[in-house]
Amino acid sequence: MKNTLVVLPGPTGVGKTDIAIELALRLGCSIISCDSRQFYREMRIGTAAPDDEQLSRVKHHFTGFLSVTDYYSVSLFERDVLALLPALFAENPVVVMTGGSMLYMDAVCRGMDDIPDTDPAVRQKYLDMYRTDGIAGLRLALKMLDPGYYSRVDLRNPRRLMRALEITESTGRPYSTYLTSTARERDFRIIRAGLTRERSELYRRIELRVQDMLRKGLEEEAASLIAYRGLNALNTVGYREMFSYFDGAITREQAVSLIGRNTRRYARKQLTWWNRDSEINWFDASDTGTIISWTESALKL
RNA sequence: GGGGAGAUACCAAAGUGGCCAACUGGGGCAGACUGUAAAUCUGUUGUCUGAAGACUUCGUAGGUUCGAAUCCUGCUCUCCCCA
Repeated sequence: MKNTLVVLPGPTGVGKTDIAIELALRLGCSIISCDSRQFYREMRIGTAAPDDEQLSRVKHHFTGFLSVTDYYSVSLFERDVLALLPALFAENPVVVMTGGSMLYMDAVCRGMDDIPDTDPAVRQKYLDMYRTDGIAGLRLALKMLDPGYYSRVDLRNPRRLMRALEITESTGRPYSTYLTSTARERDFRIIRAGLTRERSELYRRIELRVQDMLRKGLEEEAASLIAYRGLNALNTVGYREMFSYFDGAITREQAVSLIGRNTRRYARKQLTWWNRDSEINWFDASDTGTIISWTESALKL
């Protein structure tokens, strides 16, 4: 059998963790977590990371391997996963990857273009420009530095503008010239089983999960991380809202309802992203049996 | 039984004679996205339509007016206070 990565994309709360574990046990393989927030060991409750019992059943990679203070990125993830896979395939020709981080998943499956690292000072420079001159300032700068990207980027999205500017200035080459929009060839097969549920059911599960997180101590976890709130890792649903509550800006009740709302929005955004991926075969996450049998037959092909 | 307040689109809620198919928020639906991505940003949401536009809406039945979600009357319902 050719080495195969079984990818299970799915919106937050759909039940990926359980299904991935069941599938991995069946296949006797380990799991690569593709969740950019479960990377951090300090953020277990709010990210619904697999618990110790689940971790003891199947070997998971890329969960809790970073501290919130560590720098990490999509391309590092791509690099690290590709570096790990040969060892995993040596044990078993199948590896399961699941998670909700769309871009990270695409990075592993299709690759990112090679773009040099940027100078943090340059990033700061454009952040300052945005603060002082607003979006108009960024647009003006980008129009001069990278007209090609300017003509097709979403000019209302400051993040995209700042990113392009920092690359262009740091490397001395227009950001758009790095973008090839061609997928990388992988030396393993990839099969994709998307996990979804009826929207109302998904939302119900999200609500229950928020309650569950609170029971498990989300508030305490967030409180313990408040010193790091400025870090990107903490710009995350569940933590942001708790920080607002600690600030006294909103009530605890409001924070809880905002966590629910923002989680639903995130789930929808995930589905939008994967919607355009025609290679995903979708399954109802409540039907684990079908998912397993489909995967097993796909592996035999 | 008496007095008062109110009934607006999926929900909440603004509007109180023409600028209203109706602010805003939620929810829904849809979209963008190449190292901050659980981030960041966008569109749409009465019906028909590609669009222009047409048509039907603001509890309900009438009325006033060139014109009504907005004014008047009856009715129905909801809430509050007094009994």
